[in-house]
Amino acid sequence: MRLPVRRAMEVCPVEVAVSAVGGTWKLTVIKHLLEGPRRFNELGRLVPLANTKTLTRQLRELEDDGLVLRTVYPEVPPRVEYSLTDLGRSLQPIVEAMNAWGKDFERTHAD
Amino acid sequence: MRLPVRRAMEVCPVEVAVSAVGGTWKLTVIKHLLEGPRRFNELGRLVPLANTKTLTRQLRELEDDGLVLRTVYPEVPPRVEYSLTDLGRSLQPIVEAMNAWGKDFERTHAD
DNA sequence: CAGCATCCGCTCCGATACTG
DNA sequence: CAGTATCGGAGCGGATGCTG
Repeated sequence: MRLPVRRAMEVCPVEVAVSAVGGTWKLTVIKHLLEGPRRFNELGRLVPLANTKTLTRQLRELEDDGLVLRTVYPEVPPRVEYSLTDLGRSLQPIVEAMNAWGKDFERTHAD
Repeated sequence: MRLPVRRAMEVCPVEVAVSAVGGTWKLTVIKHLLEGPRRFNELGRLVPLANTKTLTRQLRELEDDGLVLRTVYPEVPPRVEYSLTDLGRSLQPIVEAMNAWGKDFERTHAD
């Protein structure tokens, strides 16, 4: 995955968005960050199935794409906070649409 | 990838939606199917970067997930039409949100 | 605490060639 | 036309252990 944005543009705007938020856990992380800044292990607890390596990479990609801001506080023990940029916050409609669809799916396809 | 829906439910509704539409090209295919039924090669032309193998699998997964209906017409040459189910059509808000975001990204990050 | 390093299996994806 | 078969490579994702 992870189609370069430039190529995604040639295909469809939808794919541009997919290339930005398509990674595993990315949208869930963004959903939590919409509530406010979160620390690394805090996000790890909020997304229980993601291990540190995966979570780290997703966060780096989000950072590289300008959706997430990483702030390091030079303390001991170290503290790192992740927050959304304006561009990241602009994903809110997508997150809400997907959250609503997922909820509805759970309701209608309930066990 | 391709987290089972059951596990996705344990994490977040957002991940449920991701597990359904997270594959490459899937959302673009759905976007085109929102316009009406399309044949296999027709979709191939609409999503130029997808090869037949990948396109086939994505369509099969969408079919298995109940989002897409596959209709075979017993003719020569063969004709197969793909269309959206009600559940598939319910993805429209997601497609539109992502399409809008992608367009906006292209506009503000224009070359 | 917030990660990076390493190993490793697996899935995914692309290219090519072939079939009913 | 609408796929399937096969091969191959890349990258994701998990487990574990280590570091400033």
